[in-house]
Amino acid sequence: MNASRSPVRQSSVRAHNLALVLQTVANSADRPSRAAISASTGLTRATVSALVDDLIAGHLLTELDPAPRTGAGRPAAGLALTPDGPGGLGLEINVDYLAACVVDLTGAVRHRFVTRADQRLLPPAAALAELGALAAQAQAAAGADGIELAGAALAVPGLVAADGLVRVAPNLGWSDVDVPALLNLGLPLTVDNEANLAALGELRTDGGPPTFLYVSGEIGIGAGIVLDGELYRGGRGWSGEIGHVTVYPDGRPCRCGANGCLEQYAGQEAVAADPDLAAAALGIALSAVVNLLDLGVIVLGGGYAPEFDRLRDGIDAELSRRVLTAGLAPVTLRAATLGADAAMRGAADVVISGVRDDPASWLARPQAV
Amino acid sequence: MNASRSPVRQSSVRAHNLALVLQTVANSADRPSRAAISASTGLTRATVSALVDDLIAGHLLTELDPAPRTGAGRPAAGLALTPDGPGGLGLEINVDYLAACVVDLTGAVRHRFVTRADQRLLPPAAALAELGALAAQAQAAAGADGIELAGAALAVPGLVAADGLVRVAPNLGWSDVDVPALLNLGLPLTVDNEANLAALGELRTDGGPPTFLYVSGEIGIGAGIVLDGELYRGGRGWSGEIGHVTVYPDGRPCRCGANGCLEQYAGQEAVAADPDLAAAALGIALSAVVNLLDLGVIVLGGGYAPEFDRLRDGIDAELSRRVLTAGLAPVTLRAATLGADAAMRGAADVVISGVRDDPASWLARPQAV
DNA sequence: TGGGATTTGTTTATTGGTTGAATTATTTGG
DNA sequence: CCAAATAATTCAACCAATAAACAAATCCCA
Repeated sequence: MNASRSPVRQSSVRAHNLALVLQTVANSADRPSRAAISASTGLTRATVSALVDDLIAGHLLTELDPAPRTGAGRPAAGLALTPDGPGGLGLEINVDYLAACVVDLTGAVRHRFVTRADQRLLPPAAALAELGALAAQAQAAAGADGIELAGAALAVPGLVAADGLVRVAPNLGWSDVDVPALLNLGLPLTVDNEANLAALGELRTDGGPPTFLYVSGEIGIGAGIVLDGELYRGGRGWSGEIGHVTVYPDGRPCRCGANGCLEQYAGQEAVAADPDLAAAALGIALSAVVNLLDLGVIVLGGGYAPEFDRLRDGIDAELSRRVLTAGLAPVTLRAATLGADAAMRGAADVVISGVRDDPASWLARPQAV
Repeated sequence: MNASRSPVRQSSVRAHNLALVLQTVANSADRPSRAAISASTGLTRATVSALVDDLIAGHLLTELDPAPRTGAGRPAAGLALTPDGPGGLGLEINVDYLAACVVDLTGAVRHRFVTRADQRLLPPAAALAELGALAAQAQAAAGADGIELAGAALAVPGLVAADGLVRVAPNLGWSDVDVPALLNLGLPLTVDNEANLAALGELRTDGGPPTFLYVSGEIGIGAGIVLDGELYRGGRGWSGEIGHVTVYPDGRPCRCGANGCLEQYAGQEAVAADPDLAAAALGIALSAVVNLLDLGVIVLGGGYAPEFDRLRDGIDAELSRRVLTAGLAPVTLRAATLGADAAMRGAADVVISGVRDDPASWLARPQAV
């Protein structure tokens, strides 16, 4: 049961069940009727009706004319997420580009803006001002579509503390940048690591497995760990630093000060120079992850995705040799499906997930106007 | 909010709040009054009173005469967990001993039985029959104390599937042993890995940190990963196999078929032969864990605990060199406090945690007699 | 063409559980 | 000995889900 620390009142019951209904619709391939929701959740039809009424009134669900027909009986009214309800603003800042996108409640990307420019040449405040301008464009486009943005999330290639402070972003040359103070969009802003958000982006696609490791190979190597459908951020939010897992204890010196870090053998340059070496090193590090966390699926993203075919066999060889349970259950290796947009998409998804996981708070929000 | 998949009805509210009250008492250093519980949980005094009445009627809480006095006003009635309510039966089978213990709801060990004998010489059924006899002794002792056992949990040094099937226990020479079929105690039985349960045992002591790694160094090396107060078992329940994390890719061959596994450099024999080598290897593997999971605390248990002073510096040296965030936040290394009983204690704790986390189910149990 | 069968969705009385305010109980302090 | 203070209980009100009856809309078959 895992009782959390907070008391439950009747209104929490309603909040929970609102979320349950909304998510049932979201996870449904077709357009479920109230009766279908009732059957799949275990709530009464009467209760579902009442909850659906609230969700429709709050512009989270819409009724669609006729759902696909079946046998006899009164025809059902199909329910679906509204495309013109709340939306999420996804932002990304990386070494050579800035990006912003607007995703609606259904998960569709409605607008997408990218600016290519080397961010390493700018001080953080200037880079964030650029990003703010891009975000303003996106906000205007969302407004024109009748989408009310529920919040924004920003993907950063670095270590981020819980309050949005970027402690280090080596490839941007940032340290201790207080992003929320420098980037005021008039929206709640979440800041998180790029690999973490990309992992969440992957999670949302194709209803992938709820437990996997997403590995992003850019200049540095980061990983997002998704356990049971939830991102694991670690005690201080700094999990997933697979790039500095030791592969060869006395190997090449790394810019972090240690020797033999994965990054030195499977970073972007290393992959280009010697894919076999990179695959072996990745295989060794990933074996450690699987031995520790018992993950059944590993998703290669970022710069690894286009190189997937060249890396696959080399990684698999090490996995099958070094993973203790390889004989009992296989480890599936696959390429990311979202490409370069993964982190930005994941960022926007975080925002809309917030609404989908807690519609009651959204419905009770202090209304503008 | 993380809405789970199940609907919430009013009775769930009560179940949740019962658990909340019980845990508030359990986590309280002193003996809280109803009013104190009301203040710390946010529930009304009226509600707390009603919940406490149920818990007292169900023999989970008792009223103690006078709580420590303060200023004016009607004196409070102190509440505490009952020592004669439900209890947990903790069991352990290991290479050279069998053990059983009875722990009451307050967490106190009420009875403890150990039999020393080499279990590798026996077929699994015979070993489990021995254990059953020990368990029967413990059950009798519990009954004499008026403790009704809520269940049993068994710690095994091997990989355990969700249904209690022991897939492999190399040091016992077991494979595919269906423990629940061979060990019928007339109680619900949980089977889990020894390191996992030992980690839970450590968690319960001294209100330790809710996120840490417990490393158990016996003949093999296992680890229990506790994240936010919950044991992380992995997708299939096989997490924590740190013994087969690669430390030296081309190093000593391991019985698992790979080369350079940690077990070959930091197993019991290796520690005895060369503590410095063991510490370095442990440090390398633990650095990988911290880089991946961002854990702030590592607890060394099992055979490592007595060697802690000899190992500490060597491990720390590698950690500070190889953990990326070592400069931002320290990693604390400490020895386990529970000694050889950790796994058995953890097993019993699992049972009583079950009651503390969901008292409503316990109160609604089909009553004997 | 029309009436049952069938399924969807809504209405209504009931129930379970928390809340808030008033009430009772028991102490300290002046 | 009475007022102030704190603890715990009682009781009417409220909120949300339930169960069961009812209304709506279609299919199917005679």
